[in-house]
Amino acid sequence: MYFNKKEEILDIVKGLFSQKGYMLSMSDIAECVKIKVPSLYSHFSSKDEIIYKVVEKEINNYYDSLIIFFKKSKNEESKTILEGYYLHIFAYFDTREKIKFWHNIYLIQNEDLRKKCKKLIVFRNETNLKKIKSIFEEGMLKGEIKKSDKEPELLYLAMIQGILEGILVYGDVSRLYTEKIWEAFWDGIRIP
Amino acid sequence: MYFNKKEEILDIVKGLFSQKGYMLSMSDIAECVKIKVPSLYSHFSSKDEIIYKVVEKEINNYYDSLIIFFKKSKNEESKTILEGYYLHIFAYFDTREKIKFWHNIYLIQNEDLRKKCKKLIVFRNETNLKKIKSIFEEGMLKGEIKKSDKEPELLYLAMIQGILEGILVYGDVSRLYTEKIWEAFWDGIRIP
DNA sequence: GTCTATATGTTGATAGAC
DNA sequence: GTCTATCAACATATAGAC
Repeated sequence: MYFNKKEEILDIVKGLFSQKGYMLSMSDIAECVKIKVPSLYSHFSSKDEIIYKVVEKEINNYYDSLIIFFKKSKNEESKTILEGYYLHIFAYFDTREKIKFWHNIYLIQNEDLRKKCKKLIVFRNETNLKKIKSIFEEGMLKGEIKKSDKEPELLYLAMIQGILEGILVYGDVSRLYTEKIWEAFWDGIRIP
Repeated sequence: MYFNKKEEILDIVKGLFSQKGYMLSMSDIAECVKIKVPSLYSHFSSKDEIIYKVVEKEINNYYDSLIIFFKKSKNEESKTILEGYYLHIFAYFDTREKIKFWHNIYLIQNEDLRKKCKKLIVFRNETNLKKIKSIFEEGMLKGEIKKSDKEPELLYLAMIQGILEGILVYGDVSRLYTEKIWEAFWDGIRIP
């Protein structure tokens, strides 16, 4: 099932971190992996090291998926790309657990570790924000999106964040709900 | 400064819960209140009881402030109410700490307590959602908002949630940023 | 690499003196 | 109401045998 024990531990901690955040214990891990606590220290030097590796892997996995998405939809219309990106995000965050994983990063009680993790996110997010902005700009230039000085890309990104937050708070939201919000957004920026 | 010790403890725990969430310890509290841990048990029977009382107080405080806002802006134009509500929320959540407080409610590691707290929120939020919806409906009827079958109130609420999330993740956001998003939103629903 | 045994610290909570 | 003393349970981590 797993290539090695280290990989197995990281995969199990991914699930535990989603549920318990930074407060997951070494005994939680040991129990799930079915070894004793001291054996964990043969693979990693500390709890913080394990958590950092897990977080790093997930962050890279997520942003890599966004890069792949943008490559695939290179020559599509603005509407198709924006709606596709929107759907891609909700396909990625398909369970409340996955959203909790990201929230738990921001709430890591160890300040040094939290800052280290956030740094990774901020770094990888930069490219992504530029890409989104360029899609809106191109859309306006090509006459696919209503020309405006109002920076609708900020609204677009806040909207996505807000829906993810809603899933965290209220559990899964319906496909109908996300469709309705998308339509309301598109209705505001399309050419009348 | 405080009417009694109980009130003082609750006020201090409010700050601690924002920072540490459910993992705040009785010794954290005792240290801040400047009494010893066992003395806390003269005022409350458990840690969970203290946290629940603090959360309950904050939830009621927040939703009461919304009710007062709606009463004050009863006969205003739709745009004024919606922008006012939007600004009211960011005035309430004026620090990252306050947003963390609410996030920490959703991430309470004790499931029973978390559900009890969430129940309070869901209950008080119901009225609020109805109110927001009615403002959009009235706005459309009075010809102040573009008629549409797209439920822009869902976008409006997601937008607000998303901005709050942004403050949590990136620290405070600028007034200019929230203004721009509001303008992008309003630009999408106003009468052309 | 895995284990037993252990070190050292912290937690929530209680008993009982004052 | 506050304290000292104490508890069992849990935490992260290490030493050293196999």
